[in-house]
Amino acid sequence: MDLTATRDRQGEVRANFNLGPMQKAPIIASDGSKIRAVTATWSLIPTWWKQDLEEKKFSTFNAKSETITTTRSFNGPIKSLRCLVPAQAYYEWKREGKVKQGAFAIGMNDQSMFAMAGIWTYWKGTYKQKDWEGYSFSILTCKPNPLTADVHHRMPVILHKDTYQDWLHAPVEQALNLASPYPSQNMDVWEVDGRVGKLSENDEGLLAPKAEEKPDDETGLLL
DNA sequence: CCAGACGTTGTT
DNA sequence: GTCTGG
DNA sequence: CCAGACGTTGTT
DNA sequence: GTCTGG
Repeated sequence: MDLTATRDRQGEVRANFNLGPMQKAPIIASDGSKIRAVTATWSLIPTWWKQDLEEKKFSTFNAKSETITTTRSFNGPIKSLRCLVPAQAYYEWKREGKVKQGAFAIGMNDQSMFAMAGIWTYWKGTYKQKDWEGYSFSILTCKPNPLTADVHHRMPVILHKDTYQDWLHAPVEQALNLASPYPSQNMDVWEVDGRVGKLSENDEGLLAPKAEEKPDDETGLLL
């Protein structure tokens, strides 16, 4: 990400191959003027939330870019609490109706890191009766590009490097102009092992292309 | 006005 | 905190 | 979204 | 089958 560390954070940030909602990830957050890298929980907690976190039943891990300025959970943070969510890939499940057709990883065709557009809050309260405080975030979504549309009818908003500053600092209207499908020609989709469906599975093999089923005569087994 | 919800994905 | 529904 | 639980009485 | 947790 071409970031320069301002403090020694060695050991605090490491690769995560299977992040799910309510888990923590590093983000680059702007408060409208200054930015900082922080660890944040994936699922934005509205600052006005007063009950125990366990009572929050509605989903806030994604935010539709088309309606973000008018939804009550997001219309505050979108004004000036925007962030970058770094990743090498994201996963989607493909399905035809109710029939599952496998898990896919989606990323850049050169496997480089990219940044998804997000919003964040800082919240203090309780989770399961115990004190809880920290940062949280949502990832914006938009219509898919032709490549990813084959797998899923939404995709995360991915930002071009030359738009990072505008996403973090520009007025809302200008920032939201950046919420469009990232070009197909820069991206790649590949099938991966269904293990990604279990958050307990977390190793670099999850990102590898799924091994093809071999015909019996190539397995090397004596039948 | 007050009370109650506050969301996405995908599914029907 | 702010919007929607009644 | 997927994975995993889904319950009560009474006990520690 | 449907809800909850992650």
